[in-house]
Amino acid sequence: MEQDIKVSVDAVVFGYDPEPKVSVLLIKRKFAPYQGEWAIPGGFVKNHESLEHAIYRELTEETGIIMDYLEQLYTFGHPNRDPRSRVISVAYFGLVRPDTYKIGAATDAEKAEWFDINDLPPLAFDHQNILNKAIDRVRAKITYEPIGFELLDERFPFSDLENLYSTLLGRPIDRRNFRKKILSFGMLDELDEKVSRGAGRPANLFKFNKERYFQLKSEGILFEI
Amino acid sequence: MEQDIKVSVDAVVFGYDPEPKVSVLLIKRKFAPYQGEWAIPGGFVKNHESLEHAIYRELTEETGIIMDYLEQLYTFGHPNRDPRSRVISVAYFGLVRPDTYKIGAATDAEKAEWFDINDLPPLAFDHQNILNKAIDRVRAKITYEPIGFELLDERFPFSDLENLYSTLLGRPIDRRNFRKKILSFGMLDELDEKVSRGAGRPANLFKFNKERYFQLKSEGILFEI
DNA sequence: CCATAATTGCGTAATTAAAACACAAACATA
DNA sequence: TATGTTTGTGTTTTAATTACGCAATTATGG
Repeated sequence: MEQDIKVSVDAVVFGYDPEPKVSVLLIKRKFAPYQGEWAIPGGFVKNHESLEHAIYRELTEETGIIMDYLEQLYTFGHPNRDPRSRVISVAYFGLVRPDTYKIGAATDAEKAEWFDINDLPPLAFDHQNILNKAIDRVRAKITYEPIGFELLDERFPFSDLENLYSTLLGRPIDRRNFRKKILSFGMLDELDEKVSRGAGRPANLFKFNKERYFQLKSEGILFEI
Repeated sequence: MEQDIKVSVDAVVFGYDPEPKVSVLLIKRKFAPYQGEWAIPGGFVKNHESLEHAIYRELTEETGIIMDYLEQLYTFGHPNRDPRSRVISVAYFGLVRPDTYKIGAATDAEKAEWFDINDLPPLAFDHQNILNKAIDRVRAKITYEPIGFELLDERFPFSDLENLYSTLLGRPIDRRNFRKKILSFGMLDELDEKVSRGAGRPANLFKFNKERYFQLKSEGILFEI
């Protein structure tokens, strides 16, 4: 018997806001099944495109957003996860910086919306499962790989990084020990630039040095919180 | 245009031998493409079976081996990874205990063979990529999840565990500190049984207590080397 | 049968990393 | 100019890791 299985890709895209809150990008489905319900963006893979190309293409079509970081998450293949037919979904998670995050939300409000991950609507298909897995992965991964920087502006004050970690990990972080720890890796460049937000001493801006990170990684020096 | 993509599953199955060496299960391909070359076992998913079911079925058919542990690894979807047509492969990695390992090798030598991961033949398709990713995953994962026990007999002496870790991590381990660390988690039951292998004081046997592990995990006590 | 080598089990000391906390500097605001 | 707020840089205390000593228990060789 001929195989009749369709392949789709879906992406859980995260954004960060220094309110602080972590958001995920959802679209409202236009067609059945689950018409009018919220879902994570995605779609079917074309015959000659890579999975990553399919994800970028669908994201652009459905939301207008370009991700700054993309990583494969897990493949969901339960035989009945789609009521129409057998569809397996290769799920990814993506991260976007605040500038992308804001522009996307402003210009494509019709197409897609950002939701606080602690205040989500019901989701279509098994998308709640996918989203839960994505959240778990991001939470775990920021502690042993420097992906958190992909959620911040290229130039950021330390307090942004600290708040991001504190929010995602769901626990308070000692500002001073956190700073020492991160700086000890030697992966951040301190810039000759400061930013002032309301009261208080202006903060120095930092930039994540990706080249240096890979060099240190190859030398066995690991990023680990 | 109709989507025409086939879905296969492949499994990198690991076994451990206290020589010490880590082995992986390969099959010799009977048909083109890559006829006569070594490959990791796998095959196409049937329309109404789950991905996991497909893997267990293919493993039984092709090698007669039943895995003691199975986990999804990654989905490989490069458009040209299969010369016949577009095929995406959902790859898994599996672990088997020494009894399964030995029986399988003895009874199905025609069908499949075990290879030392440090002495592998050339592999078909992109299977070398898959295997590399599987090795990386297992190496990393034994340090933060207790999956190493799935490569040992249910009852094992501490030296087996130590050699397994030392072999996989590729570095010497202080026997005494390793023992203290593992025992401090409280996930091992010490048995009233000893085993003697050649010279030296006989070793107590231990058993991994899975229920206790999950209980401790839910209390926030983590397995971490 | 005894000395020796090998392996296990248990302990303690030295070193390193993590956590807790004090305080001055630099700004906004009133 | 006084006050509150946030940042930057320490030090002290505590916990974890690493290094290592040594007795117990067996197999082996003479």
